[in-house]
Amino acid sequence: MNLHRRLVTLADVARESGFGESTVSRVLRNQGSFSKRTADRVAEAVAKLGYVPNRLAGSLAGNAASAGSQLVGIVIPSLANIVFPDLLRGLTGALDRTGFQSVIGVSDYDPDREEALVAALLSWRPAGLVLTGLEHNPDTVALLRAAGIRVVEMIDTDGPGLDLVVGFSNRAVGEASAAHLVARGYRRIGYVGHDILRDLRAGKRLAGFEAALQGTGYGLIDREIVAEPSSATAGRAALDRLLDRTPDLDAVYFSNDDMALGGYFCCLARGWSIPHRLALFGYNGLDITAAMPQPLSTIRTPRLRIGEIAAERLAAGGPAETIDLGFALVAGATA
Amino acid sequence: MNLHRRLVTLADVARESGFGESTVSRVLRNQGSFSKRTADRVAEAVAKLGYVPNRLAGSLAGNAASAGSQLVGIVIPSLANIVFPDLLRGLTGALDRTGFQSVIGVSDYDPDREEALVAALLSWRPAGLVLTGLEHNPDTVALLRAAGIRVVEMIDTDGPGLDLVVGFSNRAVGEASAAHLVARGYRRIGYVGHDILRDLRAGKRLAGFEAALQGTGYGLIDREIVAEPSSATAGRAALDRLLDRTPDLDAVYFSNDDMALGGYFCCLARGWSIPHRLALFGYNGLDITAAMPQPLSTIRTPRLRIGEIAAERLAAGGPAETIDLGFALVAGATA
DNA sequence: AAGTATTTTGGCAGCGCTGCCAATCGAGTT
DNA sequence: AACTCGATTGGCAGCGCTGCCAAAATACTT
Repeated sequence: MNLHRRLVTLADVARESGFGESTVSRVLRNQGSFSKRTADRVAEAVAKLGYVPNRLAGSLAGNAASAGSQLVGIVIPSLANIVFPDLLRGLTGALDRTGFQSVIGVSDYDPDREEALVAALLSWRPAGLVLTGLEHNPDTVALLRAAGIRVVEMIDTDGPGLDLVVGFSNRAVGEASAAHLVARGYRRIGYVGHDILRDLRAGKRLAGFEAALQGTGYGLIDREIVAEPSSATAGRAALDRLLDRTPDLDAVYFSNDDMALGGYFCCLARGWSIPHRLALFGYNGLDITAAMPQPLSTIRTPRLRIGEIAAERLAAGGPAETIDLGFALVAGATA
Repeated sequence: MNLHRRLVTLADVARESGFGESTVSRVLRNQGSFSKRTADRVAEAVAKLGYVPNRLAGSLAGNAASAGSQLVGIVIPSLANIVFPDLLRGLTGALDRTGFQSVIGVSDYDPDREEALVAALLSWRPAGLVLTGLEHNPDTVALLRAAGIRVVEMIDTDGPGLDLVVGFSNRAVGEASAAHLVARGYRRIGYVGHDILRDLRAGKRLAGFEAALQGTGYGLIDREIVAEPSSATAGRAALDRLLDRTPDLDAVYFSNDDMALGGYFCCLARGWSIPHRLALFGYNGLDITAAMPQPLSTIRTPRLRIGEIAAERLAAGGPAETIDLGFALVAGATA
């Protein structure tokens, strides 16, 4: 390709159209005043030369102290769990509509990587930053404060936020799940989960679950926690281990629907009837679980909506606040 | 936050450390020569002032004609299908390692949106662009050529590419799937798929499948195609309709594993034994399908690897070429 | 000690665009 | 016809950083 030829610049368009650079710039941004004829001439020149504006220069020149570029930085912990693509979908959808572009970083649930990513994203002078969860390194917070930009923390509302917070209470999710199981008469309840040291939200759900269970007088009988990320395979294997150890459970709470689906397959393979021999309860409201012969009992979370609201609030401006979007318990047929 | 105060600039660091701007710049980029003592002093000043480099300015100043910014633009058709998060995971992982940041756009399988996104991404003067598939608007191609940057087209190798192409032959996937089913003795074969008008790769797989089937003398008996995106729910409903209409099929080929999983649930709900009453064959090699009591027979695609190779080639430079990463047929227990 | 490499350093002109402000143009006023 | 006022337009100084090149400091020779 033409690595040799200089790219077309605003000055070229100005020369070609016969107007000044400022005028062309105004027309291109549809800002300030100019006549219809001018706009047409400029459009013509742009088309003829194949001009593509250079936003690097634009953002640098524009008020660099305040919201510089039309970029929004997004840091998510993972892409392996469907939750995050869903959040991204909501974010990019709403962001596109408001003319923003998304720069994305994946932290692998590592606070240090999150910090590095925040620093890297900040160097593009984004208009705002979107993070996941409320827990960050002190240095990350310092960077954020110094940058003086809007920040959204998604998913978790169980604690104080830096600026905007959009999500729901993971603790309340755990409590609601426990209440449901107890109300249905289950007493010998176990837990199958993935790495709570890394996925802090899963930890908060479990804490809420256990607390609610204690409150009713029944405790958690046994638990099986895997170190790996959540997956159906991990869920199936973990439930197998749990049942080998403690066969007389009557219900199992899973850290999420991926794990629960693995649990479902485990029961199918053992020929155990659900929910009579064993009840299953998940978390997330994955599409797949609705297609199961027996729909999974789970908690449906407003993932897409969280992304959308986060993006909209970021674009709209407004006071710092915490927005709790709640969740819905889906009774299903497995618990 | 401090929207009022000017952000710290390189000049501030220079003043604070007592060196010139060029020296500080060199130290910060670890390029050119400077003494250890200088580096320490600069690091000190950076830490003291909390300096965050402005990459907008950096990229603008750096050779703007060639690879300007350290950004790579990525356009994917969707985030709803797990394939794309997997590709993204490979891309962002490898890109991070080479110091690039990813700007992402989602086209919703719409070539016009793809074009708009390419134009928008190009305005950040990315070092390269990553697209999905080989089919683009003529204007999109023109934009790409004029930009003079590296382009990678992912997933599909069935046709000529613009520059780098990383993927596998979707047509060959279809052919291999058909060959497997025929070899196993299935003769009355149906197809359940999602929107081939939008997902062109699914169309190519189906074309390969049908061609191979014709070649053996057996044709495709019946097909059920839904207009919506693929999902387990859609797969289950579609298989139900197909079987109501043509009950005597002995095998069904699905457009992907999501659909196939829905088909599996459909059989479970009907009490049909798999693969004796009906055999199922999918595509993608989703993790979930490996956890099923009967692992799904499917094609495993190197999604992560495609993303990684794409990113690496983009970063490394090198000649235009098509890299076929192949695929693996997973025999499974459903066909 | 004088001279020649080599390493370190600083000055300054842009990169392409926008903000500011002054200049120009028309049309309406008196 | 002289004058006012709003609509258009152009000139130019940066935005913060890097590339280029010359200057300064240091090291090595003979």
